[in-house]
Amino acid sequence: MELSSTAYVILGLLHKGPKTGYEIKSVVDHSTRFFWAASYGQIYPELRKLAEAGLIEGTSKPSGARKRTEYRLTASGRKELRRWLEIEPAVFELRDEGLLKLFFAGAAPGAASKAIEARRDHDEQKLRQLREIEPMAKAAPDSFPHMVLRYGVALSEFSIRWCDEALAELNREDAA
Amino acid sequence: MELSSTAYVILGLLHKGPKTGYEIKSVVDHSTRFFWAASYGQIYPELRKLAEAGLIEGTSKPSGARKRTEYRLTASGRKELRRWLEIEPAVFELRDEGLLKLFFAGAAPGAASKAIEARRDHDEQKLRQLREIEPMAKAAPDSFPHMVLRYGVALSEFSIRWCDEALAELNREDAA
DNA sequence: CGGCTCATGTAATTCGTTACATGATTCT
DNA sequence: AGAATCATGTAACGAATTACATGAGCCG
Repeated sequence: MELSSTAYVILGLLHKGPKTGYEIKSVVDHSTRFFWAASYGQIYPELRKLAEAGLIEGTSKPSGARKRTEYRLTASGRKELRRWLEIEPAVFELRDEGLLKLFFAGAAPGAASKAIEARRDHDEQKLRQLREIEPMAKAAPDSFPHMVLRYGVALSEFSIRWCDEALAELNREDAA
Repeated sequence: MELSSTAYVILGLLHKGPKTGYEIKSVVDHSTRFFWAASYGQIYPELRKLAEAGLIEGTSKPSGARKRTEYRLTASGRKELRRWLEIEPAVFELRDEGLLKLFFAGAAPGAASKAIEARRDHDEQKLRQLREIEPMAKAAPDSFPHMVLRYGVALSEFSIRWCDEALAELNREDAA
């Protein structure tokens, strides 16, 4: 039984406590989405599948008349999460339109600096978002989310520096 | 008419000279795949679509009895490539199972160092591959592919350093 | 002659996003 | 009262991978 990585995102988040599909989505949007996003269109069907497979269990916890299902890990779900954590990570995918445009920038004047500036903006925005959630991550008892966040921060800072250097290089060439 | 980014990979590569689908695939595998991969399952159908749209043109250039179709950019294809290069890059997606495992590493002892070591291995392998193709990129008249490659090299080096620091930090914590 | 590279394609499947639909609760 | 948030879900679509099928040419 090989599950999708998104299924393990769910198992991983439920390991920290029971949640509804809605809560899972909002936690993802404030944490893993920087390196693994997930939408409702994945989460709800996946919750059903995982429940059918006995890895999680849903209990109805309505708030007033509004129906609400809270899921929690079962023993075999916890075991499956641990098994997955122990094996080698396989998926590493990047799709970066900015680098693509820089790669082909020879075909249009001005495209290079535009692509680099856009990347710089993107990195700075990401850095701001990461810094915003950092206090929360820092305060948590589990230190690993904060470690991942620090990786993201350092990477963004590195990328911003690189863009600045690349832009300076382009300007030198233009002057020559 | 909004094309997929993969379509622009094709237009961009054909800008540097006519190619067959097979050649496009092999150039992608030696260059853009680090930030934008493409498979035959995308390339051949896309070539047909682009030809129907009049952005590229295929001519039969058999080698012996083996059929072979070489595609080249049309005037409107070149124009469309330039248009795309001028607009803001939109797609930036990362799917990194290693960071995911590090994020959830609190649930399994040993998972953290395993995830970081795996990432380090991955980065070093990528670095080797990039260094292998660097001489070719450096020699090319178009300097932008080499610029992108240097970004990849610097990023990999940064990531390796980060992994080393993170592993040292984990060891300090274990000792404490 | 056998294996590798050149060359083209398709079918099935997976993965994921976007947009929509619906309705209750809480806050201002 | 109206807006924002909580909550659950589905349908349509798009993007991309994998696996398969087929066959010619080239090198040792």
